[in-house]
Amino acid sequence: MPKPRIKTMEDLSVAIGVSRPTLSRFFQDPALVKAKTVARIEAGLERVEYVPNFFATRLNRKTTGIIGVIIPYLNDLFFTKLLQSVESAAMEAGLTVITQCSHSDPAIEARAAETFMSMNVDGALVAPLGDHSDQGVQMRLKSRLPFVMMDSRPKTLLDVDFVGTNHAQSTGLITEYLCRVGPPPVFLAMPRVNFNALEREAAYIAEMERMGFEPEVIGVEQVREGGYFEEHGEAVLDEAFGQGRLTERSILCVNDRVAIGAIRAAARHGLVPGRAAKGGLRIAGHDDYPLCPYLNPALTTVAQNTDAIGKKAVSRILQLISGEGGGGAPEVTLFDGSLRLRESA
Amino acid sequence: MPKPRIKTMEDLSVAIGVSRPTLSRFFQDPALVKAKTVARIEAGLERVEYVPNFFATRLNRKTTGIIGVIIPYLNDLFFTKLLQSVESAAMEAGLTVITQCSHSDPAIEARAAETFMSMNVDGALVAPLGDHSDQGVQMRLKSRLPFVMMDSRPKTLLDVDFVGTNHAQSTGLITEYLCRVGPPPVFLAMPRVNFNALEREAAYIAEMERMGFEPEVIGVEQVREGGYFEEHGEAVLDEAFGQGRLTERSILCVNDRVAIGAIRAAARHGLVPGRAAKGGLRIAGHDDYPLCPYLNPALTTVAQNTDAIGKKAVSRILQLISGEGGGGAPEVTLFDGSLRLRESA
DNA sequence: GCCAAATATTTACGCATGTAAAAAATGGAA
DNA sequence: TTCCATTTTTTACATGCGTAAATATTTGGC
Repeated sequence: MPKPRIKTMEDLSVAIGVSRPTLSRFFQDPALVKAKTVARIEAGLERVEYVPNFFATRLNRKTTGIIGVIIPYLNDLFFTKLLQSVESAAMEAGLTVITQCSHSDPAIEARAAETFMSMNVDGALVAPLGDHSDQGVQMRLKSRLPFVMMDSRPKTLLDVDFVGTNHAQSTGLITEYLCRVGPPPVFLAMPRVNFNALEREAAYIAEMERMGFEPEVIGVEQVREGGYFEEHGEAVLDEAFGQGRLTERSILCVNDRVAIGAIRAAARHGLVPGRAAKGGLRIAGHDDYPLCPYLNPALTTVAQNTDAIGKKAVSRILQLISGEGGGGAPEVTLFDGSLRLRESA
Repeated sequence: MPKPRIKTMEDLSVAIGVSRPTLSRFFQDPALVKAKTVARIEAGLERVEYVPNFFATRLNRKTTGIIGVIIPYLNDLFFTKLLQSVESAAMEAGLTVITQCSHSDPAIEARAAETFMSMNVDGALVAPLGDHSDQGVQMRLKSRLPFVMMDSRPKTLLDVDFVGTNHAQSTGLITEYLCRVGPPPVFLAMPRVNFNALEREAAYIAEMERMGFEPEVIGVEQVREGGYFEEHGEAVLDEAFGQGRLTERSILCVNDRVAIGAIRAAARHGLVPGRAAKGGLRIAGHDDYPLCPYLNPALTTVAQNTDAIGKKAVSRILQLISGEGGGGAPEVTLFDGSLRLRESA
């Protein structure tokens, strides 16, 4: 026996004998209504089916209670982890989050931004594409509403609230570690279009020079096909190993997905990277991709504190929304990475 | 020099000298307006900044152009692949998709369903939690709007439009393959709460019996902690290998994430599963998780046709929305799996 | 340059709810 | 019982746009 369906608050008002403005206040926050009336409304709601119209409620409020989140990829467990952290923090704060994935496409990213603006979201959290992303879009978002970037940001857009990882620290940390326990590492980079990749490369070089070693960067010229990091890592090292190069080196990969490809290349050449292996191949990554412990060998890496990044991004956007932090300069929060020593290096 | 910001269509109308109803039609579909007028409007839009209010436009349309999608996990590349397929198909059809992740929580799933109903979405696509998911929620959605389930469905909810994989075929296929090239496999299952896992287990048993072998299922009693399939696979096999069991068997894992854990357990015990290894350990999975080719050894598995599933789910929901397919019985579409022979089996 | 057809504007109302102000009802204390 | 304070109801208007009907304008063909 399905409950009778009621479409408007007006109809609900006559159905349960409570005035519409009171119902309106009830649905916004039951605490705004006397306990006895709340009980009466809830009893009525037991007998009929009604949900307030999402659009109508948001149309005329000063605040929509929505934050928009844009992430660049979906097929990357790093971003899904970050998204989970953001979503749980937002849910705790009572916000509705609308997530849009830009699928590596600046046009889709721009469209998502338009959507957010047309929805009057209270704020936007964006993890940009990280390379050729359309900065004009981000500028527009920033100028129109509370705006926080996550994970990476263009060097040309530094006056923005940002939450991410301190790559100088994190990459320095693992570079130092690799130097300490074996031969100084080469850096398996990416074609130079990704901001984070560039920051890590620079951090690697700086740390190597600080320790008096000669930095060596590989993998920047190859063209990335299909957007798969693993493919890039495997291709670069497959070629090197095939020529007998790098087989007894330490290799620091720009991120774990590249490292997964690197480990695969090693295996195909009969090489077993490992810190236990004296004088042999070592492979390390960056990010602490969730599958790292299950690789063979398990991948040594630096963990990004995705949970802290997500939480902080939400708390910062809440601050900006409330107007408390908007007056001063943009706030940049960088979390340190932490070593995850496993088997591969 | 930022463009002047215009908030309402009314204001835009006076600003660029075109009547509001004409503007309304323009924003719904420029083809509804004469080319010359379109040009005039677009020229005006160059000079001011305006985006139609998302809520106001949706409030009063007969169709919102939105479809709601619910997926159970975000940290699983299978679902993100499916979601990508759905999103691209929906985008092609000009739909806005709102995605909600239930994070393994029936309460969140229910809340997402409420949200969709309150948004008057044109239709809902849901990949249910797969086990203790609240079926009442799904019944309500189904009774209120075009509704298609993806990936898995409760045995008690069979009169629903569904798009997924033919697990009898897919699991039968790899079971048959494993029997053909080596010792008949044991089935590394899950605690018996997941519909797809159960279907695969049943398909394995059926195929084994058809071929005259004794089915053997392991891993059903262990408690799954933290929701990580990999952990489950590793734990079950770590125990078995530690006792010297199963080290020369074929092991068919209920899915690739479990297989990843299984391969890891093998490695920790110095075992190298492989089809090349005569008489030795073999490990196979199910789904064709994107990382399969990069594992060591590369994982032999059955691919689910996620792309076809996503596309079909969208086309079916469009059919239901247009009212063409609603009269008859629910449509169930099952796509075959296809073998991905790699190294591990 | 005229007429019919296509297109645009005007006018008016609807959508489901937020919100504010004034009036009425309720509840508890003296 | 009376009065004050709190809460609810009434009333009225606002939100930004969809939509339909009537009217006005433009357009193309001859």
